[in-house]
Amino acid sequence: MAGNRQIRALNVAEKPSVAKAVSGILSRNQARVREGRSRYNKIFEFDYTIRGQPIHMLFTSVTGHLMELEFDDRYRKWHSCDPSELYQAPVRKTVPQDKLDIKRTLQQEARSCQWLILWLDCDREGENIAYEVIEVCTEANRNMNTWRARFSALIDRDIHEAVQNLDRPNQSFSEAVDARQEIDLRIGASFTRFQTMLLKDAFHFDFATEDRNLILSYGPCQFPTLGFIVERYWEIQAHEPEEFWTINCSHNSEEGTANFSWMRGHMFDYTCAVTIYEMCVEEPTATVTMVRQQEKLKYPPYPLSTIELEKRASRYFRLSSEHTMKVAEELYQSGFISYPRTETDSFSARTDLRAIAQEQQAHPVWGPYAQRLMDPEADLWRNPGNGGHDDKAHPPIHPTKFSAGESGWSQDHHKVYELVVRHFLACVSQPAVSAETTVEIDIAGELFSACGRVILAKNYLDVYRFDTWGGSFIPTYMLGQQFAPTTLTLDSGVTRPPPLLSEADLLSCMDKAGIGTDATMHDHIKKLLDRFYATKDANTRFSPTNLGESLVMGYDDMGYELWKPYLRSKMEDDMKAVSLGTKRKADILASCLQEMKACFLDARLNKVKLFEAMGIFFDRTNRTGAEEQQTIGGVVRRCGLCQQADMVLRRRQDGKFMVGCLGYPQCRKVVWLPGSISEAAVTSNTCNVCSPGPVFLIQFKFRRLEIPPNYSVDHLGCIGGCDDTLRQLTEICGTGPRNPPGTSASVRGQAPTTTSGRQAPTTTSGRQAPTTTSGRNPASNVQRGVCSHCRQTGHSSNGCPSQVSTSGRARSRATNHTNGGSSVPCNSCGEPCELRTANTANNRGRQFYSCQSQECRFFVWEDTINDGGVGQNASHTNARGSNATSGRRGGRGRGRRGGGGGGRGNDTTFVSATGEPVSGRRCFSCGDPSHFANACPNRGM
DNA sequence: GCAAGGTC
Repeated sequence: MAGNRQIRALNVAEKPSVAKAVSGILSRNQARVREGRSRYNKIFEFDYTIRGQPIHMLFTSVTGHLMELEFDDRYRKWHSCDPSELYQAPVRKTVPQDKLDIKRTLQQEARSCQWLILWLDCDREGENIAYEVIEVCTEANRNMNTWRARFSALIDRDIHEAVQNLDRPNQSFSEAVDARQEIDLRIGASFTRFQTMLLKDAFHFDFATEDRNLILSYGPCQFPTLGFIVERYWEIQAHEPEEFWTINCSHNSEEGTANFSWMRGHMFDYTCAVTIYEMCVEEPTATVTMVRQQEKLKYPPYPLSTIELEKRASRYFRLSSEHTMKVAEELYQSGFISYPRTETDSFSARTDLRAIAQEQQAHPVWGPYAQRLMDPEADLWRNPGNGGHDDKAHPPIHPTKFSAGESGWSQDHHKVYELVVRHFLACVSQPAVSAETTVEIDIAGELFSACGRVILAKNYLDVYRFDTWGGSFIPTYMLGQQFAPTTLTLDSGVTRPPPLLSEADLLSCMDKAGIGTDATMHDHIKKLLDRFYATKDANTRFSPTNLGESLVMGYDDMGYELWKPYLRSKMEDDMKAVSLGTKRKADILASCLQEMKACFLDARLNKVKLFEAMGIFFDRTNRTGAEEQQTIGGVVRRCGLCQQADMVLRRRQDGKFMVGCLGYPQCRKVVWLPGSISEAAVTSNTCNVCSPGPVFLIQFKFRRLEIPPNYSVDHLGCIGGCDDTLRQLTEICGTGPRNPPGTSASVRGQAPTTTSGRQAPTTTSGRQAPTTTSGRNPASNVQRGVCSHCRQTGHSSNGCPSQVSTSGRARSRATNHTNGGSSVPCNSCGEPCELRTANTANNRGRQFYSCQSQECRFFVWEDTINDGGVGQNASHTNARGSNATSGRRGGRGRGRRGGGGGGRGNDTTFVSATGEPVSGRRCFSCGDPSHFANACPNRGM
C-alpha cells in the first residue's frame, strides 16, 4: 500500500497491448496485474520514480475511442426530421453501452489518484481519445493533474524518456478530430437518409436483399472509393481500340537470337510507319551503334506498412484487404507479429533487427536463409531502407515470435505470417544484382535496341519468392559490327483499355487521395460490397454494380463531385490547419457545413437526376417516398399524431400545398391548405394560442382571382386550429389548385377527404389516402388517364412502350446484349443489330442500335426509330455523338486507311501479323513491285 | 437503419 504522501497516478493507454508493454518496461516486468470491469482492459500496478518523486502507478487502457458522436434523441429516428436539419441538429458525445465497463473502471480508479497520465497514440485520434479519457476521469475526480506521455516506439529508452518529460495534452489536435467527426456524421447521415428514403422504394432493384432494410449510404470515404471504381469502369467503356504499328527486327547468330525493338515505340499513322519501314527494307544492313554493359540493382521492398501488407496479400494470395486485416489481427493478438495497423515503413535505429532475424533461423523453409543472413561472411545483411513514413506510434509490421506454423492456423494465417517474415528478411538483405547489356543498332537511320540480363546475385530474391527478376539472353555484339537482319517486320497492334481496378490498385488510389486511414481503408472497400455498390471478381478486380454506377452518375449529372476525393482532401487540409492552430475549429465547421448544406439542398432540388440515372438501370415502382414531395419550408410543428416527427410545409408535384408529417408513410397526418395559395413560407413567428407549441406561422400569398374580394392576398396564418381565415378559405376554395384549361378534373383528381372541401385545417385525424390501394383512390385515375412514365395518353405506365424497354435497357448497358424482341436490322448487311446504351456526357443512358459487324458502320438512336430517324442518323452520328465517318467505331487505323488520301495497295504486302519475315518488295501505294511508295509516281495524288 | 475513427 502506498504511503499517505505518495502520489498515485492513473496511466491510460489506447489499447491493452500498450498498457501491458509500457508497464512491463517501466516496472521491469515487476508489475502486478488485476482485473478491471472490462475483461480486455487489465490494470497493472507498480512503483516508479518520476524526476525523483516516487509514484504509485496504476496502468490501464481503453480500446480506441471511448465515446461516440450522435444526434440528440429528438433527431435519431430517420423520419424525425427533415434530413437538411441534420446540419444544425444538436449532437453530443456519449460513451456507448459496450464501453461503459471501461468508463466505470476509469472512474473508479481515478477517485484514488491525483495524477492522470495519458499514453494514447501520438496522432490526432490519440489526442482526441485523451480528451475523452480526461472527461470521464475528471467527472469522478475534479482535481486530477493531467499529463501527456509522448512516445514514438514501445522501446525502453523512448518510454523512460516519455515519462520523465511529461507534457500537456494538445487541444488543437483533439479539436481537429472533433470537427472531422461532426462533419462526417452530419454529411453522412443527411445524405444517407435522403438517398435511401428517396430511392429505395421507388425502383425494383434486381439484386436480392434478404434484408428488407436496404440502405443507400453516403459517406465521405465510401463514395470517393466507389468513384475510383466507376471512373475506371467508364474509362474502359469509353475506350476505342486504336491500331498502331511498330517495326521489329531479329538477328540469329551462332550464339543465339537477339530481338531488337524499335526505339520509336509505335506509330498510329500507318502511312508514316510504312514509309519508314520501306526505307529500312530498302537498306536493311544493321550497324551496331552502341554496346553498354551495366550493373543493375533490384532493391528489396521497404519495411511493411499496413497498406503494403494489404496490397501484397491481395496480389500474392488474392486475399481481400478486409480478410488480411482480420488474419493479421489474430496473429497480432496471439503474439506472432507486431501491431498490424501502422503507417510506418522505416525501422527505428534502436530496433534490434538482428534479434528478429535470428529467431527465424529454425524455420524449415526460410531458416537456412536467415542463417546465411546472420553469417558475416555471406555479406547478405543490409540495414533496411526508409520508406519515409512514420506514424510515431508503431514500428513496421514484423515477426515478433517464431513459428513454423501453429495447429490452429488456417492456410491464410500461414500465408500472412510467411509474408510478414519473408518481407522482413528481404528488407534486411542486400539487393539483387545483375549485369545488363544493351545493344543499339541503326538500320537506314532508324534506331533499334535489344537488352540482355544476367543475374549475378539473387540476394533478397532468394527469400522473397513473390518478387521476380527475369534474365534474358543476348548474343555478343561489337561496336561498329554490321549484319543483315534475319527478320524485319512491320507489325500491327491495337491499344487496349486499362484493366478494372484491382484491390491493390484501389488501395493505392485511396492512399494517394488520403481516403481513409491504414486502419479503415479495408472497411470502406468492404462497405461498397455490402451495400451492393460494387462487386469483386476472382481476380480481385472491382466493377460497379448498376446501383453504384447510377448513384455516381446521378450526382455526376448534377455537376457535383461528391463522388470524387476532393471533398475529403479539402477536409483533411482543414483538419491539419486546425491541429496546427492556423484555423479555428468553429470556423472550419461553420464553413464546411454551410457549404455541404447548400450542396445537400441543391442535390435535393436536382433529385430528378438521380431518378433519371436509376431509371436507366431499374424499373420504377409506383410507390413514392415522402422525399418526392417538395419540402418548401421548415418545420411547422411537432406531429400530434405520431408524436415522433415534425410536420413540414410541402408542395406536391400537382401544386397542392400541405403540412405533412415527416414520418410519412408510417404516419399519414396531413393538413391540406387552400387551393388558392400561390406562395407559402414558414416564418419564425409562433402562434401564442395553439398548443402544444411551438406552432410556426406561415406566410401565405393567395391568388386574387380565386378568393373573395373581402380577403387579403397576404395572410400570416396558423395551421394549429385557431385561424378562421384559413379555415374559411379552405371551405371556399377547396384544397386543390385550379386545373389549367383542357386538363380534366379526373386527371388531376383530388383526394376523397378533400374534394368536398369539408376538411378543415384543424382536422386532427387528417389521414392521407393511400396512393396505391383501391380504385377509390384518385391517384389511379391519373394512372389510367396519362402514363406516368412517358406522359402520353392512351396507355398506362404498365403498358408504356418506353417503360417496357427499361429493363432491357438496364441489362444492355451492363452486358450489351441484343434485345431480341424488337431488334432493328442493319441497313447494310441485314443482320439484327445490337441494342446498346451510350455513355457520353451528352447522351448517357440513351440507347442505340448498331451493327455487330465492325465493317458496317450502321447506327441509329433507339428513340428516333419511330420518327423515321434510321436513315437520317445512321450516316452521320454515332453513339458517342461524333461523326461516324471518322471511323471511330471501326478503329482509327481502319478509318484512316479506308478514307486516307494516299490510297493503298495490299495491306498485307509488308505486314506480317504473325511475325514472319516480310514477304516482298512492292509499293504500298499502287502495289507495283517495281518501286516503293516513296518513289511511286502516284504519290501525292 | 446513417459517417469515420479508434480497437477487442
